Amino acid sequence: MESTDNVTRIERNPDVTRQRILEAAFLEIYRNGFQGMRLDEVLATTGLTKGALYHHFPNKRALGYAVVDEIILSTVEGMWLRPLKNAADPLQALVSAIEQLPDLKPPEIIQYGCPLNNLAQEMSPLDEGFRKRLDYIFRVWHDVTEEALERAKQQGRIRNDVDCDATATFVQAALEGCIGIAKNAQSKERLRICNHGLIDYIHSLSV
Amino acid sequence: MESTDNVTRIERNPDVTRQRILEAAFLEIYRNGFQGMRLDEVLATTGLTKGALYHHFPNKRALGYAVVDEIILSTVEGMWLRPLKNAADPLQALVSAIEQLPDLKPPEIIQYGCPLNNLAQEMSPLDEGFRKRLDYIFRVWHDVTEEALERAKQQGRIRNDVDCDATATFVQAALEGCIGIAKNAQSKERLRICNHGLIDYIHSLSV
DNA sequence: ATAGGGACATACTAATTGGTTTGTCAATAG
DNA sequence: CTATTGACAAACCAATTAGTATGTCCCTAT
Repeated sequence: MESTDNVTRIERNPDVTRQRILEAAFLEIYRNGFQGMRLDEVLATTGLTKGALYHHFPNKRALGYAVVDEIILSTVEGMWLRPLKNAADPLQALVSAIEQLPDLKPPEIIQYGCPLNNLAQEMSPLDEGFRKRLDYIFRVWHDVTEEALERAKQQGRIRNDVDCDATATFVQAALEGCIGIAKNAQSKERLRICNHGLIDYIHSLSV
Repeated sequence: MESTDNVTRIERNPDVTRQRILEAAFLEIYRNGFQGMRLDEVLATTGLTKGALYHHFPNKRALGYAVVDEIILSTVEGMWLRPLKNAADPLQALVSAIEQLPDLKPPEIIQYGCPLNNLAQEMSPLDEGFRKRLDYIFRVWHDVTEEALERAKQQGRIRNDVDCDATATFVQAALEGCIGIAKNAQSKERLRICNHGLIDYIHSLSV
């Protein structure tokens, strides 16, 4: 029998290492923006070194892209796409998703806002690579929302003359706006009030 | 008679110099964010030097604060406060202000978004000085909007049960959200569509 | 006339930071 | 058994950048 899992096994799991870098980078970006993220800080929190980082990613920008493509996208999928996708009552699923925003497990939304929108507002005008990737996520999210509205229409829950495409865009915009306002005010209450306005709007789509 | 206005008069107008620095800094912040703004770039565009900048401002942060307090505040005043303040038809004034957004003289809104919200999203979690100053502007803007809604209510233009405070907050949020979405999509058309949703909402407040 | 200070210019510094180079060690292929 | 390569570590580098120290010029008060 060989010595497996000995004392202080040197962890040489590249996939895990890569993921750890990604998650640390995500947090840094979330808190400081992409330009504000420091690679040294990412390495400090992971306990890794430059060698590891540049082995997995060619440069800072590529790391940022990977954070978008993997971390942020999957977060949006978990929070919005999956709940809306096959909901029996899509309109209620939409409202529920909005309502539970202020009370997410870590109350970081109030402090740091929406990771997707933060990065979009910062980097879209500066880097087309970021913009395209973020735009893709916005589009996927939009399409799922539009589809949910379409189904609500077929269920007779909202008026027949509602433009689901435009409405999905506005819901998206209003939601990001609410989070932004709450973030600047540093107030969970503002997020609730603001979201309530959005829910009112959604209800105004009813017959 | 003394020699006035001679050849290549050395301009020594400190107020003008200060203003030039402020405006150049504003543009740099608008395009790159505060963290992305480089003092050297501000100096290059103004043709000034470090000596001039640090004579008028103690450090980079103070320059950023001054940009908020002077440039951004006065911009908001010109675009929102003044038009809403004494409008005979406040509801229409509000809608008009929103409608003319996509067609501002320099089409930079589509490319760079809202200077106020950009800075708020970037700096609010990082610097309390920025947050307070930006929050003040948001509050002033909110209050004027709320007041306009209140007058619209007294005119019988909107329902009596409308919560003008909450509605003003939501209008603000939705507006910033629309600009943000349009900025990421780099599409004036999206701003129009999105704004239309907001105007629909405002109309839904009618009796 | 002159002393002082406001309004800058010029040159320099220190620290940060993204990125590179070289080295090490273990697993695997041949 | 050995050569190679993947997965990192450690040390180093070059450029950027906010901030400083010093110097100059002109206007104004005395």
